[in-house]
Amino acid sequence: MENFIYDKRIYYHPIEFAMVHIGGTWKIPILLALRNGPQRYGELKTTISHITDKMLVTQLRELEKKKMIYRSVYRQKPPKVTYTLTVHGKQAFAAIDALTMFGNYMINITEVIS
Amino acid sequence: MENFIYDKRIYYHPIEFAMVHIGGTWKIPILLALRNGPQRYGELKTTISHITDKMLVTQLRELEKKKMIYRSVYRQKPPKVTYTLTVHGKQAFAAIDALTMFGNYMINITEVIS
DNA sequence: CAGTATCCGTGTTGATACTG
DNA sequence: CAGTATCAACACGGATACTG
Repeated sequence: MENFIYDKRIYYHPIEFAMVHIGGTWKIPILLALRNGPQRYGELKTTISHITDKMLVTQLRELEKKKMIYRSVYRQKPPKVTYTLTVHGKQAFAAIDALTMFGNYMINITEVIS
Repeated sequence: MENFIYDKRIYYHPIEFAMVHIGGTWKIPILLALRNGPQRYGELKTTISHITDKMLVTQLRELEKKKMIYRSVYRQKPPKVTYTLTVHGKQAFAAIDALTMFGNYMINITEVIS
């Protein structure tokens, strides 16, 4: 392996491919919000307090396209939509947890204002 | 904790802080290149074949500033400079390895051209 | 409630050329 | 050998307003 192409882009390391799925500012917060079970769109907005609609929708669509989450629509009034982790999405947590631990380590050895 | 300030920026999750240290296109490849011991500038350029001088220097300086690596200058002609992982840099590998495993998992379940 | 639609700033990366 | 310097492109994210 090592060097492959996906969706017209070249990747040099598996990590680059991992980052396509959980990288960016919002994907990990969204996955973490869904960790304890499905959430509605509005609940996600509350949980991730500082996200805008545009960013939330964009990232949800990307996560869905990459099969990290799935979207369930309940045809009722008012509408209800929930988002749930797939098995692939759950696979990300080992990496997410390791990143969290490393982040905490760096916070502890750094001058940080809380 | 949860929500803190560093260098005039606000962070909402430890992972954001982790990504400041190992995020971007080049920091992880550099750290991996140094995993088996110090490397000279030129060796790094060979190991990470597709990196430009500008990117290599920029990322090396940032990693140095964040105490992930250190720079040793040998005053001789022609000049020799080596880069070595610090203890903090080595701490990143748990997360890097977890990311690699997740990346490989996603590659395996995805249509990828090798 | 759960989104769309636009417009725009700005940071990150890249290409290329040059140097103590 | 180990870098600097400049200029440019482009993706990412943010602000704001609107809607089935």
